[in-house]
Amino acid sequence: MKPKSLQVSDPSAQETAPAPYHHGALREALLVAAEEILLERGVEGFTLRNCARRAGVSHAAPAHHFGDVKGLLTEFAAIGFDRMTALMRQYVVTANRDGGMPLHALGRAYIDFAMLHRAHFQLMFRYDLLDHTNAHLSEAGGAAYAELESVIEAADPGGSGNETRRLLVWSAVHGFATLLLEGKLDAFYGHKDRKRIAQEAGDALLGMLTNPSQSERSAA
Amino acid sequence: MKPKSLQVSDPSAQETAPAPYHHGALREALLVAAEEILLERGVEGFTLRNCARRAGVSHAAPAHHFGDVKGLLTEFAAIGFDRMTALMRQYVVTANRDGGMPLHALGRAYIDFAMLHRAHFQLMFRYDLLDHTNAHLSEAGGAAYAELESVIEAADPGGSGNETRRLLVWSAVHGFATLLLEGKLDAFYGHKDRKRIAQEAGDALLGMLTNPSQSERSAA
DNA sequence: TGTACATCAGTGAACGCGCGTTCACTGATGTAC
DNA sequence: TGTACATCAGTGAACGCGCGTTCACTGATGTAC
Repeated sequence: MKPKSLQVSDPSAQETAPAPYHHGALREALLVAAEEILLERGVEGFTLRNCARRAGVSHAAPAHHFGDVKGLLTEFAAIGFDRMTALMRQYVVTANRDGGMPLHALGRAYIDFAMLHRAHFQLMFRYDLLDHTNAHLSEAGGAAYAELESVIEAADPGGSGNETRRLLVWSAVHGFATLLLEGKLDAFYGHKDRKRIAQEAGDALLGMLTNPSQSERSAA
Repeated sequence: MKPKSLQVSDPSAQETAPAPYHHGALREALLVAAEEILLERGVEGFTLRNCARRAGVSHAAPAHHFGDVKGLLTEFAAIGFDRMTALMRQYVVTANRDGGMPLHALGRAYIDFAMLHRAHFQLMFRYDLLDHTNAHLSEAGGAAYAELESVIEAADPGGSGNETRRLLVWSAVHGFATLLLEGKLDAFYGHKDRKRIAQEAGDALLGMLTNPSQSERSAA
């Protein structure tokens, strides 16, 4: 509708401008595409070619950034650990400031992370799909565990049951998140959506976990 | 070395006898082959053609027994739930008879099952790979959960925290088994093999889980 | 500021592969009469 | 006991597909002088 002579300087013409030869942020675009695919089709459905296609790039391009499939998935999982650690620290800091219970906050962060970054979470614990010689992955995984360790230790410095308590807390929140994401809890909380289950059942779980004697053997 | 005339009646000649046209127990053979493949290459590496190959049969044969890949994996997972339920019942019965703690026995059965039938266990909780309209699968899954429910209920009939306790116990043993099988605990118990971790760390976990007040806040 | 050159990030064609599914078929088994 | 027929459980060829990887290449960018 506009005169042709003006179209040259029309800003909307930018949209149809030929894509530049270099993507500019292909690495990030591939990681975003990977998350979409993982959410839509699961890990079985993930392929490098599809990932490249989504990022609008030829199928050979990802090799320049990640080497191969395993390289891409490993980086994806490592970023997941980074984010999880960040979320745990954030929740724990807030709890400490506001007089909340740090261990409860830590567990809540673990569950929230699984819900927020489902694709990352599920990949992070698939041993066979990741390259465990990758430095970023092992550092990120170690940092996440160290956070759990420090919160338990802070609650009871030198406590003799701390190793077992660490294992119990980790197992419980990990099991809960896993069962929830695999739909195993839907049948028992059928009337609620998954976010509410995560919230309500998660809080009940964390309550019993962080303050066990209180809810022990109470009659109906 | 033996005279040719004798080879006809030589029992060892049976080994090279032409395979009968009908397998006889192909269904079971395919399930055994599936377990081997799942253990060796994981779910990503499982294909119907490979499974048929292992069972010594043409690649189109499995369709007569399972329809398609999902059908086979679903049956495989359902059998897993059957075995898990059987193991839980066995352990609980023994505990009741010998004055043991039924809840502890239940958790021990869950962990032992995961170690004994790793391929089944991991598949049983992969929502996307199974056909959830399958009757055997849903019945078997329901029976396993009912066993957990009945043990918790028997410990404290009508207890107000039973729903949460059920969730906590399930989450904890499930999380522990999952983390163990994915190698996440190896780093922290590096000097032991996985069976010992399952045994020792598992017992510590179950101890704290089934008798929480005892190990609460004990100083070093 | 300009030029030469190295490096980087992308393209697209080609390869060989194993997959799931379909199909007409065949051999074996079970059953009705 | 024999025969006819239906059903079942297997075969093997064929199909089209998308995959990962490799390769020589090209266009863009960064840097040394």
